[in-house]
Amino acid sequence: MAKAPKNAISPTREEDYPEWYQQVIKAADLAEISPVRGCMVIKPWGYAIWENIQRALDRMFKDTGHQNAYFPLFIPLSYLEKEAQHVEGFAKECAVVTHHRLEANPEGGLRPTGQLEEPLVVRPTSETIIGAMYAKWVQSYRDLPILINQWANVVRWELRTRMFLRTTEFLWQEGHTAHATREEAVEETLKMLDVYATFAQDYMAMPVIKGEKTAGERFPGAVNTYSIEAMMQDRKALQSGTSHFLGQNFSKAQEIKYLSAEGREEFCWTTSWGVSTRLIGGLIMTHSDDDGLVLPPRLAPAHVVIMPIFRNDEERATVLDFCQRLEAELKAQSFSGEPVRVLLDAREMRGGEKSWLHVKRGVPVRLEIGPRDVASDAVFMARRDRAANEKSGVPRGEFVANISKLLTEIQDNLFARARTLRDENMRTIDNREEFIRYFTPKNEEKPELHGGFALCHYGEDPEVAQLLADLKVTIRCIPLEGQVAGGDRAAGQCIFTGKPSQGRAVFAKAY
RNA sequence: CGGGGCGUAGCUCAGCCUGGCAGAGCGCUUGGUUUGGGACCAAGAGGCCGAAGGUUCAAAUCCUUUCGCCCCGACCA
Repeated sequence: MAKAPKNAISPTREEDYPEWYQQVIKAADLAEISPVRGCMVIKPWGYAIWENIQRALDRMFKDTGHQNAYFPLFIPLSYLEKEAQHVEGFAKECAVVTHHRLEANPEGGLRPTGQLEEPLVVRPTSETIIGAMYAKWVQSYRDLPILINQWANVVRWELRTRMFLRTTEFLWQEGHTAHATREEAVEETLKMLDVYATFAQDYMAMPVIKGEKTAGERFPGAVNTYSIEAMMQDRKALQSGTSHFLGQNFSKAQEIKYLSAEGREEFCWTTSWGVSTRLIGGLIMTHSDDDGLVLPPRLAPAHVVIMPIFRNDEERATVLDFCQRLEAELKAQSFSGEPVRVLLDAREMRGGEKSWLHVKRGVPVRLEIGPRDVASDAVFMARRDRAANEKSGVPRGEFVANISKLLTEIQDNLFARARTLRDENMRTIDNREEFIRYFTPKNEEKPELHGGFALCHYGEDPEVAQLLADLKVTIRCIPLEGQVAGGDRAAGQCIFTGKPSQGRAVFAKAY
């Protein structure tokens, strides 16, 4: 018998974190690089996770009064030009459509022809096209607020891409709202930030810090940008969702105006907010281990996989029958308000290989059912939040009755584990030397695993900016009140310049 | 756009320096032996050696051109 490797994934997180990440995606069959530069193909298992993300978020959006709509993929070039900062922010990463026809060229290939009078930009984000429509839709204060979300794809021509984290085309949702007052728009901005944080923690089991971005990290054209920041297992930060208060910048640029109850013409106050398939990257890097993907049950495409084991046709019949009844029983149970998702995998495949396959794909609970289990009316169970070889027999009835409890336990366990890792790698730092030491890799062999989140007082300063750039550290956010211990808004002194500071910010290396 | 690397079987790659029948492992198909755990044996299928041009009796290999991809920077959800 061939010796199995210690871990299903090689290299391990410790050996080479970025490569480990790629290998997990491959082993879990989530996605693969496509023939198109910078773009990926999301495979069924990966897409099913996205569908679960969509379903949960969509419900939360509806529950907060939003409706879905759809706007064009193409944006006239002139629309993007309207908001100065917005153009500047996106100009360098736009795909532009300039022709609308192909004709045969003399070499036998095809060449574009039929040049467009005005080039069309493939949306990098939809503020401008949606704003143009809102300008038509809003006449009176009675038309407000407009609370719309769209599920869409966008294109940003990034120079360096990584699967799920940064691809040229990606899937996301973008909410765009217009309000009569500043207060209402600010409230909306923070409300949706809360929705994201709740989703991240309750569904993804990923602890996040809600915070405000500094001026330099703001969305192009926004007055304020808020984000949720999560810590990956290599201690780097992942911006996992953003919510922007756009003030009247876009409404003024696009003339989104209404007549108030007092009969005055006013500009709307707008917001936008989004999360993308990047969340899947965050999910992978938050929970997965050296055996592959680990999925929180609430987002797992399958909660339980049943793997029948038999040696001959006679055993096959009894075992399969038992498994099918078990499948039906489990599907009749509910977890988190939905039927338990069960996968009966009766494919002709060696048991060990099949089992490892589901380990690598992150299925929360695995059941191996053989003749012995049928005879004793039990299931042989392994959970993905424990070691792959840790398995135990459980009476069938007890297992079925407790499935929801078990999945909840796994979900909670993953969250607790992730929060512990984050908290262990987050600290307040009060002097410059310690800060530099914290963010300087000690081991050149494994420079990936070091640092974490540092909570520090700081002041805007060119010299500080240079120091951060040299260390490759960024200010992730200024945490909102009550988000992190030591992060509350209390006065102090910038650890670099000694200038007065209004509160601590989260510093980290980031994706 | 700078710096580095690579294009050979579905995948990972060897062969190239020093020109001479296109290879290995994995995967796939079939048959057998296995079977509570990532199996073993055997037989098979599978290639315009990224593309174009040149040198040569002879090119995956040498020369020129070109296209594409990957990695490291600068830019970023």
